[in-house]
Amino acid sequence: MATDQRTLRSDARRNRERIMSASRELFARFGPQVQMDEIAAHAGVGIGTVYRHFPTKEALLTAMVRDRFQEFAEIAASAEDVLDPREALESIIVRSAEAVEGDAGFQLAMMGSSQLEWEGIEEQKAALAEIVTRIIARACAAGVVRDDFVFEDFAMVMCGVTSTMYFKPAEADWRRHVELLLHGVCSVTREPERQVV
Amino acid sequence: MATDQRTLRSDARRNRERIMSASRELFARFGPQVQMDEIAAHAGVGIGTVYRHFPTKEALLTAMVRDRFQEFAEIAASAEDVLDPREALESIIVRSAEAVEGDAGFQLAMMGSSQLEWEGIEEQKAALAEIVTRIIARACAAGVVRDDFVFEDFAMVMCGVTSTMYFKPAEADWRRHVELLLHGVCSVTREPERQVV
DNA sequence: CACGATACGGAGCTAAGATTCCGTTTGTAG
DNA sequence: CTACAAACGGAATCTTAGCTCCGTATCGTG
Repeated sequence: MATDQRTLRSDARRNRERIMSASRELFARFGPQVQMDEIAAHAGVGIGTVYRHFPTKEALLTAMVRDRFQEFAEIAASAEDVLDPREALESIIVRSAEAVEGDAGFQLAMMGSSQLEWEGIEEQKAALAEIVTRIIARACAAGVVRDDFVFEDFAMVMCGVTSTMYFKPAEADWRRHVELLLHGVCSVTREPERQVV
Repeated sequence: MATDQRTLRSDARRNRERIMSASRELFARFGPQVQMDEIAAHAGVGIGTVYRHFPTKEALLTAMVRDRFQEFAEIAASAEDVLDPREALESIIVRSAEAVEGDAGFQLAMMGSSQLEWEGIEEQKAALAEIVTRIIARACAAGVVRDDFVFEDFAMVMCGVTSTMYFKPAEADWRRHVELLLHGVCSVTREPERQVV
């Protein structure tokens, strides 16, 4: 970000690593409202040092989210390898959710992903959209999913599932949410104990 | 809240009304992050006056949410009049969502309703739970809903649908979200254009 | 080893927003 | 019509959290 990684002085590189690791942990645990000095303390570093590496809190946040989105796109790519069209779709939903699980900061980012215009994330978002669209098309063609299901539905549904993780209404379990979503509240004719991935 | 309504001086009563109406409007439009002086200005009143009536911002917020929750419980009660068991359930979901629509402050309150321990709301929450539980039981008995559906699922699902309103991922429509939830992403066998309420 | 460049630390500055304080105004009982 | 309690207004205060500044410490090259 600031300068090239390899031209960084050794102590600087080390500290940068510590800061990123500390903020990864704290953002995950408490979300974006963690304070900069908490991050600095957790990283065993002065506040000034944090600001040398990341000019603003937002920049730090952005760097974190960009990282996570990267993983996210990779997960999507690997989900495409699943042969069964229906399982591929279920898999991408469940694995995406798993990727977000336990990271409050990323949960918020996920839910608000459409309104946040974070620099450098557009790329990953587009890649993700492409892959998911492909998986959906396959599932539709195979007739295992309602034929009007589109990528926007995926985004909407992920937003909803993520909200369950973040807000935990009545100690709810997001896997249950996914299950309801896939098979419908009104589906009386449940298949014989189909397990979601 | 402060003193008995009828022992309030006439101007005080009038101002209190104005403050409540202004904050109802502003919380709905911008959510909880509206500032106290904006509310005061909108009400045509000094900040001091706002604080005479509501000791803290939180107290004001609470009063607003309590009001809305009241409406909410009433809506639930009237949904119970719907004769068809399935329609009753759909109705309560859709009408609840409609009640939240267009009120950002309430949307947030809805999503986080389980973690916020707002004084004086427990009562309405309990009433709501009772009614919804009854409606669900009826639908289950009639065999029009998966028989393991419970009140906690309702809360979870409402949280998800509300998140769609609040975060608007990809310009999503919450009615679509409800539709997916009711009939399932995997339901290929859609009924002949069943309209949600 | 020495010295300049690079990086560090953290006290203190600043802005934003909630809340208080108190002199002034207004309603109303007598 | 008075008098005084009840209300009002809004400048001033307090608090929190992001961010800057600059004297000090550390790296790494010659």
